[in-house]
Amino acid sequence: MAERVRLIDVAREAGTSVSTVSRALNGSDLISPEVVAHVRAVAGQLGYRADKRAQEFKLGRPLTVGVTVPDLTNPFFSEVLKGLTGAARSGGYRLLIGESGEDPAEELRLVDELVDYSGALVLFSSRLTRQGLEKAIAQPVPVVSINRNVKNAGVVAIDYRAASRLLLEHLTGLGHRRVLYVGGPATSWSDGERRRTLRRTARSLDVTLDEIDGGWSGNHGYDAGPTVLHSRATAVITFNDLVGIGLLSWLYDNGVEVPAELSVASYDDIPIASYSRPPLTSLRNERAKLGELAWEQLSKRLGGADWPPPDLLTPELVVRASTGQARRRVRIRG
Amino acid sequence: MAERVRLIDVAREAGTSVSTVSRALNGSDLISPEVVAHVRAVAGQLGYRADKRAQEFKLGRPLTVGVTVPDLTNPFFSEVLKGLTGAARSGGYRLLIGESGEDPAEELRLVDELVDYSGALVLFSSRLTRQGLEKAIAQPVPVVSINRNVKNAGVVAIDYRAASRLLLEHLTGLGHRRVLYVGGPATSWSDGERRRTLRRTARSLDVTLDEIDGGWSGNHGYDAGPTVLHSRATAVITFNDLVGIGLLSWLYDNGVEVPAELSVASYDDIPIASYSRPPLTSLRNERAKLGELAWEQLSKRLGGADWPPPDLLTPELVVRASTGQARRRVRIRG
DNA sequence: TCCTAGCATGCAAACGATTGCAACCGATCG
DNA sequence: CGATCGGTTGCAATCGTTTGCATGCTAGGA
Repeated sequence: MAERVRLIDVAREAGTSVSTVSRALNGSDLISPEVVAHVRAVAGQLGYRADKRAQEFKLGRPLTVGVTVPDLTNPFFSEVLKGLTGAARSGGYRLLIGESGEDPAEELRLVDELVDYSGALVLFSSRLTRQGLEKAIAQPVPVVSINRNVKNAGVVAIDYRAASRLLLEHLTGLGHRRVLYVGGPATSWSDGERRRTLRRTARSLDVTLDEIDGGWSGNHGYDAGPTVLHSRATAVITFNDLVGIGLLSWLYDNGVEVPAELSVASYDDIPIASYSRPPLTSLRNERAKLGELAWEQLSKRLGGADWPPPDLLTPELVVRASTGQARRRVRIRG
Repeated sequence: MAERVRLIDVAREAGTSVSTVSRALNGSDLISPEVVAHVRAVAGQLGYRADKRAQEFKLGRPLTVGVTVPDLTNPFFSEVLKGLTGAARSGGYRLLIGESGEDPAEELRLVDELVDYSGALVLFSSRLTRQGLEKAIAQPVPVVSINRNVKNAGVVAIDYRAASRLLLEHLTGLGHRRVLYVGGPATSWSDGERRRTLRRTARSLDVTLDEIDGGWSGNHGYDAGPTVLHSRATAVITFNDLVGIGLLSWLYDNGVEVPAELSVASYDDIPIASYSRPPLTSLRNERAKLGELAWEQLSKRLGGADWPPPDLLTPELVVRASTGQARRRVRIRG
């Protein structure tokens, strides 16, 4: 808890002016090498650290990117965040992260707060209403939207069309003709995309697709168990791995064999997915890459360019033991 | 992306001086109510938002708390973060979060960076060496350490003594006399504490305690499988739930019945723990509370007081199906 | 020797907000 | 009727840094 050393202290100690010190430290070229060396030495000795607040204030542009995330607990989000952090840092920016707890109102509040501190905003799987989202986009800073399509903003997303096709083709390959989708939060754009692309692909593959509402957590998956069991589907696709794992747990508790009686597959492939019982077939995507692309879009835009076209990331299906040959008919009990 | 409205713009529009506007907006009492109302109205209409950088710069104190976390992916961390965020926000502070990826060198870098932007630091389960940690504590801002004991800083931690006792008493109650601990990262202070308190309690309960090294992720648990199998223990305690789940997965893959042949229990009780196969017996702690306590310590300190004594949080054992009666002898195979 | 070019340095303004202090107002009191 | 006082308001300094511009110095050419 020592006293703060300021530029003027370094200047005094080095016997020069503050401008000289500033220039020496910032590597200006109109200053003699000896002075630079001397000033640097003195600054180091005094333990000088520029006051970032003053610096950014003077420079006028905030080197901070505000990020909203629905749920930090979900590894999907935190891994994308990892990629984003790294990329932003190498661009000299840092991240201010806010978690909305899957609540649109809270997300709006967050945006409102973050915009005060940030030179750019990244909305991650935004749960905002269309209206709320447009209001957010209208902020006086550039906005990138991850996993949600929107105009006048940068967009980076998973290619759900390809994703859904991979999933369904895998299942039809195993003989499944009737598939149930356990959905995510109603506020989730990507849930809408999953449904839309699943429906479309199901039609083209001549698969019957049923849908029920679910949520985003293990609990939601567990609670969906009874409904799943009573459906006539031979395979289930869940909104994400957490839901899938919850569902597997219910199925196990209730004696339903996976995949003998029912196949389960999911989106995201979070690390824990390979440790569920049985391990979950899921769609892997390069999550860190997603974050990096978001930064790329942002930095182009900050550089003055227009928004590039949306980046779409194609996932890859990781087949594990939770999917298998379709039974002729699902056993109904309870 | 509109133009920024500044204080002076509001002043001009309202026909007063900037000082008046500033005071009106900040609720100073030496200003007439009508002027306040008028200025507020004008400001609202113009969409004025104070430049936080300028504001904080002028005020001199950064309203930011820098936080380092080993791994955002781990729900344990993200939930504590939730509590911390909420508490800090109600105190007018916001969080700058950095993830070290379990790497001490990276953590040191982070601390170095965060301190430039923050009025306080929270080190979460710091993986720093003692020396590194002391260097971090010596920063010109107050530091709170979560889950790691250290002098001249605020400390909030889980009561591992109580935790280890709960675990071992549960196991001895089931007849286990030989327990294996699968450890965490060598850099983790809390791993050290778990070992220390387990040893001590094991001695007092007349339990034989073996230890092996592990890590912090599901992979580490899975990889520990063979060693676990060949040990003579009838029960295993893992560093955390992720390790526990990984281990359960290996045991399943290799036909070891849990808990019939081997019991597994763990620390942390993250949400997914109840969905492992079998559900994991684990130690629940009020994670959000941990974050709130950290903020409480910090705000006291920021208020000028000395550091309060460490806060210790007592966990609660959640017994699930992964622990059961001890077998007379573990089957050895492979 | 003097002038000039060119490099190195310092002075001072600026970023946008807050705040101590002075100035001003009308009203009250002596 | 003038001084005083309480209550409002504006002026100007200030936070720490960057940077345009002026200035001083040195060296080289005429």
